[in-house]
Amino acid sequence: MGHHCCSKQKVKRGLWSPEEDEKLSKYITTHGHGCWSSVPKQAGLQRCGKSCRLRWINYLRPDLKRGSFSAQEERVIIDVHRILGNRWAQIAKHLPGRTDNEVKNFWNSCIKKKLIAQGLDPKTHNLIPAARPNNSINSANISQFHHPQSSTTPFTISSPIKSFETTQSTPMDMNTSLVTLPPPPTLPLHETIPISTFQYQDANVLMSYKDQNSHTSIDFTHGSSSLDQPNMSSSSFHQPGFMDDCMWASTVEPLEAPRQNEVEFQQGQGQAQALACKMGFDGPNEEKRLEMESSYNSSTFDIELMESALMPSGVFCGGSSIEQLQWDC
DNA sequence: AATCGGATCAACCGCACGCGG
DNA sequence: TCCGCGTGCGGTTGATCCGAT
Repeated sequence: MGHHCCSKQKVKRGLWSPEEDEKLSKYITTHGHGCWSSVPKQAGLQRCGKSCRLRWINYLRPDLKRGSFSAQEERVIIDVHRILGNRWAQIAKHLPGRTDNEVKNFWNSCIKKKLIAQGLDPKTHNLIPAARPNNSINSANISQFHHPQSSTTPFTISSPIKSFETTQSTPMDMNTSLVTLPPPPTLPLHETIPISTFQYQDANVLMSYKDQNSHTSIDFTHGSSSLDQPNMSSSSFHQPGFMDDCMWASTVEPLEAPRQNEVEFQQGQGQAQALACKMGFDGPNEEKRLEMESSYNSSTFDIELMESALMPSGVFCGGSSIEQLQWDC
């Protein structure tokens, strides 16, 4: 009994033979897949269209990367998973040549176990309380994104505050860009946590949000979840599309107040350029700036979503737009 | 050499979503 | 507005691999 999409046909199931692979491969490379449901017939295969699609995407596609995952790929998976949760297809987009299925299998067979071994909850990336090591840096302050399926916001707000001075004095001699946000807005989206300081530290990808009034801090510290190579500098934050995911991640969570400041950009690329510069993707990071510009060259985009990417969900400092950010490098 | 159990990976299943009629 | 279809996605399953005993 085949899948409903091809129930009229007699379909084969199970592993693909080399002959089937060749037929499918030959057909797709010469004709393209078009409508998948018609592929099996056109290609002379007794398979379900869905099965053909899967076989092509996961195995036959010429641009697939084979072999085991590199440490950097692993790092990216962890980073993006922390934000997106089990959005394997989205995560795979950050890994050229890898499929969602591959990423998912790698996560379930390998990364998940490593995280657990390190006392981290693979769902939330938070330290499992019982396993929380005493000497862990920021063990009380590390705030993590929760994956979208979790019941809370992507961040865990922690207290007491990790002081700005402490952050500054960490032995990370990196290019640090400090963004000072304007005072709490008149119409805060989230009344309880007005964010007044945002810090993004590039090389070690330390993002820290601090509210100087409420003594609440939010840290987004990539290094904190590192497994085998704690000081790796790779960061999915700089991957093309990453901010899209942040935006998505920030919007799937129910905000505690309706959004107030939908700002429509009429010149998306120009705005993206300005924003990219403000985020430090200029000068030595020219390439990143160009990437970002190309990512945001649509005619409009939602500035609040962009801001939410920096200050996700609920803890977002409403009202103050990116344009108002003042760089203090 | 045989067997067992865990790890890995390919494939399937069911659901959700978008789109067009 | 509803419905059917095609597609994409995440969860799950089952086959195979491989190391330990």
